[in-house]
Amino acid sequence: MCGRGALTLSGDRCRRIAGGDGRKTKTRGCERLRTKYNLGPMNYVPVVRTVEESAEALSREVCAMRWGLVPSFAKRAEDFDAFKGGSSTFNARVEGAESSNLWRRLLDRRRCVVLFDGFYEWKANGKSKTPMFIRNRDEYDGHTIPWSTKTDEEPTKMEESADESKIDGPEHAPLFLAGLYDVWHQKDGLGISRALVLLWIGLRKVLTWT
DNA sequence: CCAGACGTTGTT
DNA sequence: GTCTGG
DNA sequence: CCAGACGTTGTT
DNA sequence: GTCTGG
Repeated sequence: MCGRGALTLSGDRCRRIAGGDGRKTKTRGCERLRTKYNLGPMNYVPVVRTVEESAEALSREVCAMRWGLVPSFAKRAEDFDAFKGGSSTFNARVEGAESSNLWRRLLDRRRCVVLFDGFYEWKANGKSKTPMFIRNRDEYDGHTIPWSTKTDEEPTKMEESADESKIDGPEHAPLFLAGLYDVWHQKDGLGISRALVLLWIGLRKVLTWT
């Protein structure tokens, strides 16, 4: 599926979209986000995830992660870089995720929501291909990712800042894409990098995951 | 037992 | 980390 | 997944 | 055309 995206969202705007309580939702590394209309694997993308402060205290975080998952057990990052002969890990099929050694271990506690303005699908026209941009049709109405996992709960809105949130970003609503992430520690022990994969699944289920 | 994989898209 | 194949 | 490069000489 | 980099 998606191998290209568009991103204009700033870290601050992502934080408002992520919702929660402004005091609880932090950003991390969002200065690495760049406006791009042709965003691909290896670029930084905004990820909304839940952080366990303690057993009882959960907080929400918007974190810039690189697109393309490197599992924590990887010996070399290249082994999970499809463009260097490794496994292709910037997309995942949801149908088989539960029976995959690679994905299964991430399904419970490494879920996230990835924010994109939209993504491209390539339509074949005989010998050439034409990019079709896919995004939400509607304008952004201040909808935020809810805290509750209950599906029957009404979507929450940011009553006070709905107007403000339209100021510094695109008018249309962002896409909420389901993702899995992991944290990979380099063998030399110095660096830590995070990476994610997009997991293709319906929006309704994405929201229940948050 | 150890070694090696662990994935995706799109197609004649 | 965890499973499969040899 | 697409975009972009694709090279040489001669050197503190 | 083919490979690398993002």
